[in-house]
Amino acid sequence: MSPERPRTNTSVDPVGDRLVALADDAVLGSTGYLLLKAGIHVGNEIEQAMRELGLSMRDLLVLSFVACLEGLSQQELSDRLALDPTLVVGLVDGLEERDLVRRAKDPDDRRRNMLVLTPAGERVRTDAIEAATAVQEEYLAPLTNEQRTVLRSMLFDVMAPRLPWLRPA
Amino acid sequence: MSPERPRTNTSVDPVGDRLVALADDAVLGSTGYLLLKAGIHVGNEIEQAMRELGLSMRDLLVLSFVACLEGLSQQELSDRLALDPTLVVGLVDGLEERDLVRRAKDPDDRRRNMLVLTPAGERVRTDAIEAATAVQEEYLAPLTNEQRTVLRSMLFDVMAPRLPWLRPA
DNA sequence: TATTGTTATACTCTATAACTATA
DNA sequence: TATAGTTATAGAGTATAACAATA
Repeated sequence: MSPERPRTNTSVDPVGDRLVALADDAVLGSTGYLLLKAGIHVGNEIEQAMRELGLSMRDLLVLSFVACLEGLSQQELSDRLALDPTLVVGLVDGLEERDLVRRAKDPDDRRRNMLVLTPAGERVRTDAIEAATAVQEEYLAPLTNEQRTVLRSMLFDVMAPRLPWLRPA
Repeated sequence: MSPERPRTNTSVDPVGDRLVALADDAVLGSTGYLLLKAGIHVGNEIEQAMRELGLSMRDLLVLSFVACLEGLSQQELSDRLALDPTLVVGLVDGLEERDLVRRAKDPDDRRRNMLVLTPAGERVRTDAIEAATAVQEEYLAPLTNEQRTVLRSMLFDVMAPRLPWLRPA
């Protein structure tokens, strides 16, 4: 198979053997481990794509939640991001400095900051969605459209009991 | 649908509406984001299961790679774990102190540490595999066996071009 | 008295640089 | 001269504690 690899004194193919061995390992070849690695990889690639837009992946998630949930507070955002509230402060700070998000005091409870997208924020979000979608297109290229639908559906089924951050307010 | 939820003055179902809105978002409802979150979740659960055995998930990965790859060096292990070599030092230190892994000087290149499992390491690995497998069983419970096979296969296809750490030595 | 948001600080995790020993 | 492993240190990222404003 591999012409440049010299034959050893063993009768089996060490390359093929070891590959099979690793992929068949109860841990390294498990669905859970593959899921973990896939998540890390796709996350890294989205992160990189966002960096080219001057954003982080977290920035994109903030823009997404703020766009989808009217009157979202930082507290609720921290729940949905599964991120410490003190980290949300910095995230919103950065987006507000770039005029992508605005903090508006909730008139019904003046402790809360109601987060809203600015027009510039809407535009950046559109670009970011396009970039993130392109990354995923390429990432899932080995699958047919039908397979991607099946994959997404299965992930939904698996995650359904663990999706509180996607639940309504 | 939800009997305990009182009707509001809007004609639409706000709960269902906002859930659909989030799940339909191009980012928050995307396969990539679900993949990311699924990976994080399953990783956290495996980490917790390992903690009950006095291990980390990384410890399990080290045990797995050492068990599968004869004469594995720390350098190669760091590649396969996608972890800095200086971090591998600490990982192997910890496992060696607990007598689960042994460093043996490679006679052909005395700079290299050949890593091998001790009998105790084999036993602990067996227990850890059992625990990690149980976590995944429960995690994938919403899927049929057939669906799990399909999921694993699709993840393999997607990850195939990005699986150097599962390749032979 | 409790909660939202904020700041300052401490802690954890990781990477960088420099060293030893082998090659 | 280059590489495997190690150590010490600096840096990034995160969480904890304490505070002000509001309920």
